Amino acid sequence: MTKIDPKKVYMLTKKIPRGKVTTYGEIAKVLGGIKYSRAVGKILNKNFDRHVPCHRVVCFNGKVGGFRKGIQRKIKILKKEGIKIRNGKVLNFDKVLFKFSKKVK
DNA sequence: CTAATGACATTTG
DNA sequence: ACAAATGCCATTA
Repeated sequence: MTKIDPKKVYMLTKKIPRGKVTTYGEIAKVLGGIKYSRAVGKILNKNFDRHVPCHRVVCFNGKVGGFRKGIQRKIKILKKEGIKIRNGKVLNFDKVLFKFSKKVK
């Protein structure tokens, strides 16, 4: 099975420190390929758990992307975390962007 | 099983 | 810089 494990997605997402965000692409890369970005988003959308800070996951472009509960909700939380958002885009994206260790396998 | 859709990413115009 | 088109994976109808 070349499928990615939702568990892994949750694990990585949970590892995101407060005040930081990550992108689907990073997660996908860690999972095995940048192309998994879509799959990751889908998994989160279908299984998004409250224990997982899915609101800390945004697009590679710095855009918030989307949120099941409502994009505004996500933005509000992120702003509270210390992340500044303008017009649905994250400011200082490079500063708040958290990267995982691609190793491993 | 096939077709369509989606919380993305990248390239080109 | 923005818009449109293309590629990829997983899930649902």
